[in-house]
Amino acid sequence: MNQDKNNLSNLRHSTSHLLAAAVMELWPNAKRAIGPATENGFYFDFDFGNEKISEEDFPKIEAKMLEILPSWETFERQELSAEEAKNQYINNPYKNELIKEFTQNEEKVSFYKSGEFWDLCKGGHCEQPSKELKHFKLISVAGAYWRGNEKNPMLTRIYGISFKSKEELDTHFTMLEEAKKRDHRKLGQELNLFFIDERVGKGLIMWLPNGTIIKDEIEELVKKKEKEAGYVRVSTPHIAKEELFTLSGHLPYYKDSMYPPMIMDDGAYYLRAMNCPHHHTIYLHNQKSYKELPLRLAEYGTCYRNELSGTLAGLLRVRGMTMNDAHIYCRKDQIKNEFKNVIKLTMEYFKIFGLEDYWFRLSKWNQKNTEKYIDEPENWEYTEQILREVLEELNVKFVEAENEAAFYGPKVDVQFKSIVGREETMSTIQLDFAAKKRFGLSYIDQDGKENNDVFVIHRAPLSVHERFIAFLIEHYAGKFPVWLSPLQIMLIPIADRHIESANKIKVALALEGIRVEVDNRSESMQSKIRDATLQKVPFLGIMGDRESNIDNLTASIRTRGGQDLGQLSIDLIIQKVKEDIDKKA
RNA sequence: GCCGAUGUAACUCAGUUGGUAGAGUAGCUCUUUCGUAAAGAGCAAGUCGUGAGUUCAAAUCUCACCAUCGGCUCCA
Repeated sequence: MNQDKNNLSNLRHSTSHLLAAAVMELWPNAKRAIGPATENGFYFDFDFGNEKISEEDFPKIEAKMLEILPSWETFERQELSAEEAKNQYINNPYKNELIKEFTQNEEKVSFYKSGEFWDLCKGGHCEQPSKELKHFKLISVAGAYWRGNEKNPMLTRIYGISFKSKEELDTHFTMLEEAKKRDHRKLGQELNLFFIDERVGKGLIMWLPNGTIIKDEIEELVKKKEKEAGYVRVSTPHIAKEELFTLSGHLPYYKDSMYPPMIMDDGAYYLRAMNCPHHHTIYLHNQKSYKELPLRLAEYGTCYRNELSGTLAGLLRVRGMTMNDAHIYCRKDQIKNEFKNVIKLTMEYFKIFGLEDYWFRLSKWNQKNTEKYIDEPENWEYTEQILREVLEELNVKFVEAENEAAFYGPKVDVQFKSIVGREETMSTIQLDFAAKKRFGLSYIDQDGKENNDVFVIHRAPLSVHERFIAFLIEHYAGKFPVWLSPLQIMLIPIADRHIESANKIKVALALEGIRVEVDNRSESMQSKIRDATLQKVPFLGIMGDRESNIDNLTASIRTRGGQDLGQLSIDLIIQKVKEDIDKKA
């Protein structure tokens, strides 16, 4: 398995050499940077100077690649001294930078040559390029900063994919097509869940009635679960004065990602980008006793962040968001248990939604990055260890990542892979040892003394509504389980004379809290079935003469999958639908 | 924000070398009243993303801006 992975990676990396060779023949003045394999393919970065490259150039480049390929029988390794290496790249600052770095510890650097093309490279290629590299395709062109730093010049990155056989290449494209059908933006429109309007603003979601039902159902679930878990709910405004965010310390760190202030006669107000300062203020409202800890304040808090316009994407990345937020205030000795319970709750939620393919990430600080992180090494070390222990004790899959923490403490992120393979952070559980000092959080301990050692856990197991629902849409491919379905059953009268009976059943079901409609358009029954199925309504109730017996009203029930459940009485319909709602299946 | 692409009716899309727009679906009206995935006819619907410019004439050419999509950086 691992061997396979390496082979594929070698193949892709080799294809990136071929791409570079073709580009260098077509644009001799281009400067090469780097060209690694990625999870699904490869890319190569170039500096084309003033020349513009677009996807229109791909056929030309691909043709050149195929033209060069037969002359590539092997990858031949050669070692050059720094001096010799630099001579290969006159006027190429990128390669020279790399050579300088590589030769700090080593005398020589390695080059790989195939055909007439050679390039600085540490290796990892296929054996017989001319035979193996045939099945590739260039995918897209993108800008990418040199070494991933936005202060560096932007290079032109060409992405491609490469497989061992034509079949695998085709399969890959089929998979992408399938993913497109599930895209939450497409389904969001087809199922009338939400939209974004230019006049409202980009990244600001307008939830339609159908989408709001899903949102509300999730919120109900969360309120119930968190009440059981000892949370209390609070409700706070979406804006606050500058003083609050100065006190919290967010302003210097987050100013760029906050909407600019509104200047009022009594000071500057900001739309909040996070809920914690408000919650901390609630904590401070009156003196706390040790008996009140842990205190768990929960709120579906709405925040606004001025995210870079180029990063916005449907529901996945927005500017106005509502989080399944809560803050837990606890003593140092309570951290572990509280953290553990939050992770358990998170896993319980995911189980309900049938989400299984996720993993945890222990996001740690980096002691060298003093600009980003508060300077309390002891707390960092201590808390990171606690979080690690929790993850180990729960025996869950997790990785550790340097330099991913929040400025105030380490966190555990829940990572997911989106339908197109992009890794996304779903939930986050963060430990905060900065708030106590900033806000002067404290409690009165058993001895009647004030204790300032209050730790805060920020947690949003279901992330923000917007992002979470995007995941659900794609996860279910729009076929929501009954409890989340905007419409749970559509009654379909065959002819107009059956509308009255259908309305009677509708009233009976609605009284039981079931979301039900009657399709009373003068369309054919077939057409109504088709429309309701396309809207992915879980149950359809067909009503004709057979079902409209005044003394014993029934409907013939059919699922969106086409399964026939037979002619059911009102009671049986209610029973069946409610059963599925309760199962949350 | 940066790199590249895209923007025509509510939706999906046509629109040749510049001569001011068309289809299907949805909507509305009428006809049809039907047994498990599309009945028929008619009507209405567009400042061709927005604003400038070139031209006798711009959906089409130029520029700027706005929005969307794929990446980069960032991030829930």
